[in-house]
Amino acid sequence: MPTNQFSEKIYALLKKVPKGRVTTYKILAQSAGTKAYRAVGQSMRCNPFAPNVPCHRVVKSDGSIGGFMGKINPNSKDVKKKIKMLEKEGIKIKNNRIIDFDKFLFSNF
DNA sequence: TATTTGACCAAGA
DNA sequence: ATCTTGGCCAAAT
Repeated sequence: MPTNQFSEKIYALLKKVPKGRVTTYKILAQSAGTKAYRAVGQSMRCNPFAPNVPCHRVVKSDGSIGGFMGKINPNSKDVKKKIKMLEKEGIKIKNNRIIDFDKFLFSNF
């Protein structure tokens, strides 16, 4: 488990993201007052998983999906699962990219 | 204590 | 559009 202060902050913010919206590692870090985008991912890796923190709503800044459960390539079963979860919330994904990314992006922290 | 790594990012080529 | 490069900061080694 990563350091608590940092992770807890990230988790707290992430919990505010409504269903059907997504946010990015960058935004989470900035909202937490740091630039440690990468460290955000590390906190997710050790993830307290569902229902507490919806990690599947965290994607990369360019609208691509990113990783899930330590996997990075889109063909991984885990990442596909992440995609499916997002689609279930109403977000459309094509070729590992979110359609209308800016439309679904949640950044009002 | 020092280096390396990573669910990242932005800018270049 | 894809690939490389340098940078970022916390955690792991």
